[in-house]
Amino acid sequence: MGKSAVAWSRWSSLDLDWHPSEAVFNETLSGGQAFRWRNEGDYWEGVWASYSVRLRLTIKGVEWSAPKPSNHSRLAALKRYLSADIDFNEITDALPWRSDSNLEQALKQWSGLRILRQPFGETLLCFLCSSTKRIEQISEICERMAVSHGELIAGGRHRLPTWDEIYEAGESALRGTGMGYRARYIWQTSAFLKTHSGWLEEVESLQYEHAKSRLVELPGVGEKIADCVLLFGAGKLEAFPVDTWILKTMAKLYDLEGWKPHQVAHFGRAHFGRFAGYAQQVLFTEMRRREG
DNA sequence: TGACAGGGGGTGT
DNA sequence: ACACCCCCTGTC
Repeated sequence: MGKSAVAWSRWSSLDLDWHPSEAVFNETLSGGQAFRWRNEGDYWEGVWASYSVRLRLTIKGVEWSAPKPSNHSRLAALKRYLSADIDFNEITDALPWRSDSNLEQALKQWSGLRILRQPFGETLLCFLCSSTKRIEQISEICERMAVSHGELIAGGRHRLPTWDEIYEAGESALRGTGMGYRARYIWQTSAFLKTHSGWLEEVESLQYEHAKSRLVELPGVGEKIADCVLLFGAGKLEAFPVDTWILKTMAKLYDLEGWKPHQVAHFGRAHFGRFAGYAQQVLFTEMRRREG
């Protein structure tokens, strides 16, 4: 049965105070927080957990559609995914933009950008695939992993495999999805999780510093990936992921030439405070817009 | 057009 | 510092 056979609900507006520009809307869905959104012309189609949803931006605001039969819990899940409980205007205001013109300009440019709240376990899985990869490549790996090892869900797409399914697939099958050396880390992580029931749930519930120190114990998870997982998959807005791009950007903007990633991360959290991750995301996005 | 070297949004040794 | 696996890029 093809995708065309699936019926989708009519478009309805989201019960969410979000009025992004097109650039901000696109950036939120495909700017490197999540890897399973596809642009289908006038709408985006995304998958997380066992949900498939379409979103589009109209003059009236953001609208959504889901495979029939739709139900209320899907909307609740979508709102959680979009961090509906977080007021990003409030967060913006709490950042030190009054004394930081770089930040002020980036915040103005990307006003309305949201930090997603994705399922913790699959955020970990996606970011384990991310080292030395570009966004498009990470998306392709995740898609192949879903098609090969994750179930078909309503709407015609596949969800990502669960950690149990990763374990059952085995390392060599994972390599078949083009993830290369990352397959070993991912399989080893699945084996760890198999023998540590409840580990993910516990780590997600911990405070930032504690959660991070636990995450970096996993094979293939260093500081950067741990911070991404906590920022985009656990709502820890103080997490400040430092990759080579943000390292260059921070060096340039804040005169931190020669600083190590760990030092820049420390600087970021000290300078931007408890919502450092949001500052990181807008600065990163603004830098990327300028560079190309 | 094809072959080939170089290197990537990171981590582990 | 360097390998790791894959794949994309620039270059000849």
